Amino acid sequence: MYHHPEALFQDRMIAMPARAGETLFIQGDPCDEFIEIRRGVARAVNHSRDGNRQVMALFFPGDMLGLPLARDHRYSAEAVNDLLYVRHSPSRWHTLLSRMCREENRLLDAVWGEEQSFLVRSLILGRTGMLSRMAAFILMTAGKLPQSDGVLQFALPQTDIASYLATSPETVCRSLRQLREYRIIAMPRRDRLKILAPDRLAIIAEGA
Amino acid sequence: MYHHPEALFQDRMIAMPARAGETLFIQGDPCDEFIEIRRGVARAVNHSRDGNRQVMALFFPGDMLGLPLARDHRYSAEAVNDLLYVRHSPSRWHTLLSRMCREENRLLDAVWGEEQSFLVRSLILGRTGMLSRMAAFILMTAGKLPQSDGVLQFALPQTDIASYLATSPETVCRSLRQLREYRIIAMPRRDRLKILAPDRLAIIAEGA
DNA sequence: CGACTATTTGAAGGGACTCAAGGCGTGTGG
DNA sequence: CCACACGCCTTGAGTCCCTTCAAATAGTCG
Repeated sequence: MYHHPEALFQDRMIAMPARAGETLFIQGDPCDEFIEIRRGVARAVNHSRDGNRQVMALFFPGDMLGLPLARDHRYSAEAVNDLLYVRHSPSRWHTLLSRMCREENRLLDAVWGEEQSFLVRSLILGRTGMLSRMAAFILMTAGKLPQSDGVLQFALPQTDIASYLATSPETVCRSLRQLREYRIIAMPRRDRLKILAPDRLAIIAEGA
Repeated sequence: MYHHPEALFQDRMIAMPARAGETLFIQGDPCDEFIEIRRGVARAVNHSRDGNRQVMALFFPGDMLGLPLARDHRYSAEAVNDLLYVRHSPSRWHTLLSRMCREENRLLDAVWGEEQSFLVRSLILGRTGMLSRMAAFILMTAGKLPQSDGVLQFALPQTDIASYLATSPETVCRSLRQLREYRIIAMPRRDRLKILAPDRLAIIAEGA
């Protein structure tokens, strides 16, 4: 099982704030630094040459993104909502590299964590039926978003969810409504979500 | 730009053969070894607990898969058609790790290459319209599959393409037929594909 | 040659997209 | 404090694309 790589960094760096929509780094820029999310949600946005824009992945507290696997960033990173993050310098990357010669799996955990964020979307998009995708999406976020009393802080704009699920905002809205009518989830507020029937949600995610 | 990491291995290991459909490693098994494709195509298959089966990625000559980023393999690897491959041992992985302390980007290239194979699917599935996805798929394979006189050796079962594109085999067949009728591609044989109008294919892939 | 699998084609049905309009929420400025 | 503007969410109607089921054909391997 994958563990969040927070333990990679013994020293506590000062977290920086970012407002919703703010850009953390831009696709095509050299990988000078990578980012660790402390609070809030960030999105990886891919811009094709033809102007196509896709939300490729979402990153939650504890996640790291922009790891210098290649020379340039393959996507832009933007804040989905207000967030706190740490900007790690390349010198820290080299520290990790040299440490990995002794404890090899630390860095690999971090790399794997980033890769996994992208794989999840591929798995979700592979499911047929938008309700199934939405259920899988909620189950994924449920393990990542902060919650109190079983109520998720679901502060994700539906436009972002739509781009992530490769659908339209209208369909996202209708899918959520359907899950509410089925009494599988409840949304006391726009940015609050409570899973009422996890078992039925899982069944729908599996395509039934 | 990403370079195929063949140069990672100075010594030439003896390539092993595998028949179409053969399993190279199984999801859940420990990452004892990883694989380099020399000839043919391999697929990464993810089996969900509910029996859902998805082709997550395709790997072509020069690609490596099953890198021990995590402890266990996250997908099964199977031969799409008859192929030649090299099974690398964990000791080779450790050699790469120690070498990376001096030349860091060699290993990262390999890791990035595997990750990119998965990202491509996510990008393709994010497009709307099956014709657009199919066009993007052909353009992707065109840079990976061997060709002679501009004719691709397109020896991919349509069932695999269907699973990769998250659609049905019938739709795959119909999409290919449509591209043939448009004179954008030609298929002199079932397993041969020639791109007649790359520009129009790119336009369709971009969603027009 | 025969069994089996993969591909092709047709028809019917439903789900998702698009376009359009209205409601809700937030933040800003008077 | 209120009014307004703006963006986001919600809902409806129509259309088209894709899926599903079914059947026929082509290809492959013994």
